[in-house]
Order: sequence, then C-alpha cells, then structure tokens
Amino acid sequence: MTKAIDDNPWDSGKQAVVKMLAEAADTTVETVYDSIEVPPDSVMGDLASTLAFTLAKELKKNPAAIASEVLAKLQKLIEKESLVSKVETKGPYINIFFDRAAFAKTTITSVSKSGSSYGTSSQFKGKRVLIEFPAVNPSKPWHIGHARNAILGDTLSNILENVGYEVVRLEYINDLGLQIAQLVWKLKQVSDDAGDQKYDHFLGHLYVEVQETFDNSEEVQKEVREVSRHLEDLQSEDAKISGEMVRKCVLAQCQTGYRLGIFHNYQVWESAIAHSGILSLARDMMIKCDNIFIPEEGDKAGCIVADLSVIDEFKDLKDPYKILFRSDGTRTYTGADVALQLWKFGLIKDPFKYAVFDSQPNGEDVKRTTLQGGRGDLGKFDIVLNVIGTRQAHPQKMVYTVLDLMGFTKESENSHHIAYEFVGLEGQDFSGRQGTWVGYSTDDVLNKSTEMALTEVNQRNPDESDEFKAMVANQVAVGAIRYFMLNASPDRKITFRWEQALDFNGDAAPYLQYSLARAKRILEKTERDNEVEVDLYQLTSDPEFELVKAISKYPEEVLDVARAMKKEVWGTSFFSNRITAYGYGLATLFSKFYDSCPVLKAEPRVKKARLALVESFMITMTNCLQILGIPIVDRM
RNA sequence: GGGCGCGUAGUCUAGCCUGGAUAAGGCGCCAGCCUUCGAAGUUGGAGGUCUCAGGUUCGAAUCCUGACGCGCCCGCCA
Repeated sequence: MTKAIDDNPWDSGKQAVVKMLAEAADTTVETVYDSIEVPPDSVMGDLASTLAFTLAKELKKNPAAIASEVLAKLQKLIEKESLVSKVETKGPYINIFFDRAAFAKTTITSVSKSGSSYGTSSQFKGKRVLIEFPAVNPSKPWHIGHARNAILGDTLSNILENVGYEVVRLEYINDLGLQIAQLVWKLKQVSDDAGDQKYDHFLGHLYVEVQETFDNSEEVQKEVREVSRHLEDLQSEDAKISGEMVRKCVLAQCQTGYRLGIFHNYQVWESAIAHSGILSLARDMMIKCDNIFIPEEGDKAGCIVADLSVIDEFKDLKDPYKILFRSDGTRTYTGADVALQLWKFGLIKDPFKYAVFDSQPNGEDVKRTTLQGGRGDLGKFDIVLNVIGTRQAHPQKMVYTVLDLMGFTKESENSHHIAYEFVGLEGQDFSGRQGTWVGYSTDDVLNKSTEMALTEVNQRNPDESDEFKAMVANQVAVGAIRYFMLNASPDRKITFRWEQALDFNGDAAPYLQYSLARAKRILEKTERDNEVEVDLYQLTSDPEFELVKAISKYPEEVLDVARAMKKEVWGTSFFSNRITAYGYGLATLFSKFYDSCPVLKAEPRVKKARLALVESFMITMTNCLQILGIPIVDRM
C-alpha cells in the first residue's frame, strides 16, 4: 500500500473503489484488489471488477446475478463517495465510472502541489543501491550495444531514485586485460598520436590491426604475455604507457557517455584492485568456508574450488566444482568477480584511495580508485546491481551462488544481474576483435542522428540561429537514441537498422518532446488572468478526462516498474519499455486533447481550467522525460 | 547432453509475470484534415490460423505439457 505522504491520485481513486466494492460484496479488500482491471474501452468505465467470477465459485451462483446484487448495494455506497459518479454492470462485469470533475480536481491539485517531484515516492527510502554499468574495455569506443547497456543502467538508476533509493553509479575499468597488453605492445611500435581521431576510436582501430598479427605469430603472443606481466608492476615502463593510454581512452569513452547524459560517481580500476589486497582477503574468506576447498587430486588438484553440488539447483551437475583460484594461485574471472561483489557489499573493508578522474558536465566529479589519494566512503549497500548482457547469466549466477555458499545469503539474494539482449546487425554481432563495430560506434550513431535532426530542425526553423538549431538537433538526436534503446524490451535482441533507430516520427522520442513543446507554447502565449477563478470542474469531455487519467497514473507507473523487478533464472527483470510506453501514451492523449480542445480561444472559465490541465501535463511529461534521460525541449 | 530467451498483420514491436469484454501501437499502404494554441501532429480504412498440437478453466496470446523454428549459454580461456 502506498504511503499517504506520496501523491498518487490514480491509486487513491482505486483504493476508494476497492473499499466500497469489498463492503458491497462482503468480501476482503485483497480479493477485490486482485479483481480490479481497466476495461478495454473507457466508454465501459474507468475501472472494472471481475469479482463476480471469483465469487461465483464459492456461492455457486450465476456471475451475472452476483454482479447485479453487488451493484444494488454499490449504488447506495457511491452516493457518499465523491470520486465515483456511476456504477453499472455489463453481464458479470462491474464497471465503475469516476466523477470526472472531482477526479480532475484531485489529480491536478496533486500535480501542481508536487511539481517537479510529482511521481517520486518514499516507498524505498533508506535503502542504498550500487549499480555498475556499462564496463566497456578501455581499448575501443562504445559501439551502439554498449549504449544500450549504459542507457538501461542510467534509466534504472533514475527510476530507483524516484522511488526513494539512494543510488551510487559505478563504472568498472579493466585496465589489466589481454586487450590492454596487446595495445601496449602495439603502441611501442607506432606513434601514440591519434591525430584528428577520438582516442578511443584510434585505439579501437589499432586493436583490430593487432589481432591478425597476434593470431598468426607465436613470437608476438610471447611478447604480449611479457607486456602482460610488466603491467602487474606499476613502476614498469609498460605500466606507465598503459596508464596513460587507458586514461585517455576512458576519458574519450566518458565523452560519449556525457553526450547521452550518462554520468557516474565512481570508477573501480582493475589495476587498483590487483594491488589493493582485496583478492587475497577474499581468498582467505573463501577458504574458511565448508564448501570451498583445495582438492588434493583429480584434474583440479591445487585449485581453490567451490562445491556447487550442495545447492539444489546444481546437485546434478557432472562437475560441480567451480574454480575460483587456479592451481598457480591466480584468480579466475569468477574468483575476481566474487571478490569484487564482496567489496561492493562492504564485506571486505574498502582498501582503496580515491582521486577525481574527471569533472563531469553535470557538475559532479567522477572519482576513481587509486593507491594514492584520499580515502573514500562508499558506505554499505543493501542492493548491488550489475548491468550485463544476458549471455553472462551463468557466470553471474555462479558469483551469487558462491556468495551464498560463503554464508552471505542476504547479499546473494540482493545481488542482481540486470540482463539485456545484445544489439547486433542482421546476422552478426558487434565484435571488437573483428572491428564489426566500425560505423556503428555510439559516436557514429549520435553524429548521424544529429545530422538528420538538424535537417528537420532547419526546415521547421529556417530563421533561427545556428546555435539554436545545433542545440535542438542534439536534443532530438540524443532523445531518439535513448528512447530507441529503452522502448525495446530488454529481453529482446535489437537488430540495428538506421531507418528504425533514426525514425523521428510515431513511437519515438521526438513525439514526446514535441507534445511538450506544444504545451509550452500554449502556456507561453497565455496572459495570466487572475480575475477568473480556476474551476477544475470544467474538465469533463472525453479528451480532457482521458488526459487527466493518464496524468494521474504516472506515480503508480513508476512504482510498478520498480516493484516488477524480479529475480528470474536468466537475471533480474527490468521493464524499461513500460516507462517509454507510458510517455508515448501520455503524449498521444495530449495530442488528441490539443486537436479537439482549443485552450486559448475557449471561454474564460474553460480556458482557465484547460490551462491548469496543460500545466499538469507539462509537469508530468517533464518528469517522465527526465527519468528516461530524454532532453527537455522548449521549441523544436 | 543440460539450461535460458524469443516466435503476435507486409514489416518492427506491445500485451504474457498477475487469465477476463472487440488482440494494441509504430513504420509502410489507401482516403481525409493546416484563414482556429506548431502537420515531428490528427481522423478514417485495408491488413491476423497470436508457430503448432494437446491440457487446465465459466473464460487462454497469457498458465501447464509436448513438438517445431531461430538465437544464446554451460573452460584452470578472456
């Protein structure tokens, strides 16, 4: 149940209806609540109940007859309830109509009272969340699939903040991988001069070049392994080359994120982890557990393994031993991930020092882990989210399972893999090694999108300044890309097609932005007339009321998305597309209202009321776009 | 071998968790609407064996079982 301090007009209306129905049908509130639905067409009613079907079983009566009986009692009850004007039955369905005027008044009053915080709630206040995304290797630019990850992570963060969580956004930088060693090897032969190229693109191309030599020469492989060893020693020449290279690459990748409105609070660097002592602390913790040990014989002799067979789900595995540390003492990926996850929950004392990595355009610094610098204070987290492709479902599950084996049951349960499908081309995935990302980097897509948007802006605003056109083109382009990524259900693979990603018509961000621009134009052209009193009881026509209802549902919609997150076998579900769908629906209803209900030319009392509705719409749409990270436009 | 996801008009998708009234949108196609707040809009139309077969139910796109098709995952790798 929603707390009273949060404005949630739709839920309030629903609760009132549920209460009356429960009384009329002489049954529990829960039973009624579960039977409530929205009728397929609003001419049938604003809410409906299928309670008669449920009761038919126990009462052994015809559902339609039950519905009529309930209706008779309901008729009396609604006289005392100002929010409900009419109830009727259609066969077994009990249909409820809100009192349009009263409902409009409470909704609009809620919105104007809450303003920019309309839609936020305190439901999850006091809980802290750490979320990691998008963890791109610092050896290439983001391709458009990385953008999907980052946009999902950022929007999820926004939603969680809206429902009361404190969210810390973390980026993971793997500066010790094979990719980095390969690039350092290459950079010792070629100039580190990127020329006009953005540094991450420069590296990305170099990386593709390296692959062929690497695959075809054992000599090169040997040399790269040598570099790899040197990287462990922070004082080595190779480590210095690497440090500078990675710094420049991450900085370049950040620029891409900034264009999309994506910012972080912290970066955790692998090189810092390697020298922090975290790994040996984690190993010591692991080895103390009953189900984690070192086999003395067999093919895994000398490794530190977790015995998964004690977990029901894995008891039938052919080989239930999951290796965390190899027989040579080095960690596997799973081992490292477990250590990192322990650190994220504060189960390992934070050994890091922190330094400012960059000052972000949102005015906040992003800090990185280092070995010098000031101490940080990340604090404890209740929930840890990792935004990672769905292909990593199994490895992620391993990490959480090991946590459970170690006795950290609560932390294991509160570890979530936010899974999503990849973005690819028809018949092929993006690959850093093969360079299939070329032409599909996030920068390329944003550039092309901005270029196309500029053409559109030019046509519509030929007399505006170049600065204005550039700004709007950018807002439209960024919005279009973010919406495109969010509007696809995360469990569905996206086959990237330019004409689809860059379509500015229909079900796309510019439609939402446009509706907002139109609303603002109306409000801008209004001279405030304080002579006339606001009478919200005027808003009773279909287009007006449909818009009111959509506005009233916004807080519930945001909460629903947060509540619907659920741990599944393949990861934790996150319905990003529900928020875009809401925004699209809201824009549609505004467009219909706009078309059929003149505001400025209406007679004074109606005009005043409609202006209040337009203003409520503007507030709601603005808040919704902010969650989606879609730029707010004034004109376009 | 085991597991996961997906299958809905020409096309791209939403709905499936939590069963309910005529299966909802975008793009494309056809026909309208700018002397009235911005046409990136709006009104109407054509277009469907919801992959298939069983089952549960008063009721199934939705839940269960089994097929089929497509994609992915199951290393002391990274």
